[in-house]
Amino acid sequence: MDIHPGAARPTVANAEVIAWVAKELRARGERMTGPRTAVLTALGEDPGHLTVEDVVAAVAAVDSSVHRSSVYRALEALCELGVVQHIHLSHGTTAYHLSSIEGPHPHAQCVRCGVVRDLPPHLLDDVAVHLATDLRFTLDATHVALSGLCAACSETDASSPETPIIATHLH
Amino acid sequence: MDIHPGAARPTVANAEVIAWVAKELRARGERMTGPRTAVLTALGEDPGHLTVEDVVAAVAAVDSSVHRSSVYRALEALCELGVVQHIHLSHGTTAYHLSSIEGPHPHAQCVRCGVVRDLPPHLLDDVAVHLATDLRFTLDATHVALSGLCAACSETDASSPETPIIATHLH
DNA sequence: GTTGTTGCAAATTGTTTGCACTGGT
DNA sequence: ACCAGTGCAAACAATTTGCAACAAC
Repeated sequence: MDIHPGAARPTVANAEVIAWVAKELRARGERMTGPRTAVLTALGEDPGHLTVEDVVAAVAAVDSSVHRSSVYRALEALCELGVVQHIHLSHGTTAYHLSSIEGPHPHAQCVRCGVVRDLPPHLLDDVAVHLATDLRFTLDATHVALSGLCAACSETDASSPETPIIATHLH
Repeated sequence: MDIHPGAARPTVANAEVIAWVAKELRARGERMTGPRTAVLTALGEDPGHLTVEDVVAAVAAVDSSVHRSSVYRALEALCELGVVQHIHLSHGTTAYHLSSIEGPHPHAQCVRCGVVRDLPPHLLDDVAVHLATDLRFTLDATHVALSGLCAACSETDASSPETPIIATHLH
């Protein structure tokens, strides 16, 4: 899969992140382990939004003994900690990325090619206010990716025979 | 599952819809069948947003010989036709509803209880314009449900031990 | 030495597909 | 009578879970 956006995310020194996470985990009576380090490294090396599949692949490239289920559990633990965030994509898959320094922000995914990109942090603020005042609904704009067509895909003839790059993200 | 919103959707005479769909299908060389009628009836009788599971249950209540896979295929065919629309929910499930007369509109789902509600049709118009002009991203606001906390759930003590009504909609 | 984590395999959940047969038209 | 659509069982994909062995503290 290839959900990597062109957008650059500031690469924080990975060792630093790992050290901080290790400390934080120990403070909670939990432990820093091989799989967790590998997952953090994988996420740190790619500025994009990775599916579990991506992470499994990246981790396997370094240490093939790490099992899929450990990747799931590591991601869960790291989300719990707050260093990693997840976004729900259209087809039920979930993408993960290190919590960026700029703070939480919404995402958009292209229905055709599946690319996920970051959106400006305050894009949905007005909408959130409307929802809160009118409907008493508290919006979490960062949690689910907005859906639509990216620039590249909308330039392609829309009526052309569907040529999905990522079949699983279409419907 | 229980994704039914309080919102009322105008109930169109079901027989009318079925007749129209039958005609439309025949015009395309396709056919009106038992399972398709049952699915339409199920969707017509419930103003809410039904998961496949809901539809299967509703259909089974009338005709237990209808198979799950037929429900999936019927829903797909009816979406293709345009009488039925689908929304992607947070956890990878998909909800279906008859295309409402008011036209397409965005949806919001509560992360805690899973309820899906309709949102005002033009809620995201400004956002769509921003995305189009600034990022050349063509938003499809109706396709994925926004995520957040509904009124009822935000009144509940947020820090209370999580009491998910719908486990599969949480994470 | 504890006990939180892992690897593995098996169970779950949600959806799709191949195929012989049925039932709309 | 034709062939789109169905029922079924089996395949698939993504994720979760029980458990014995392991390793971080």
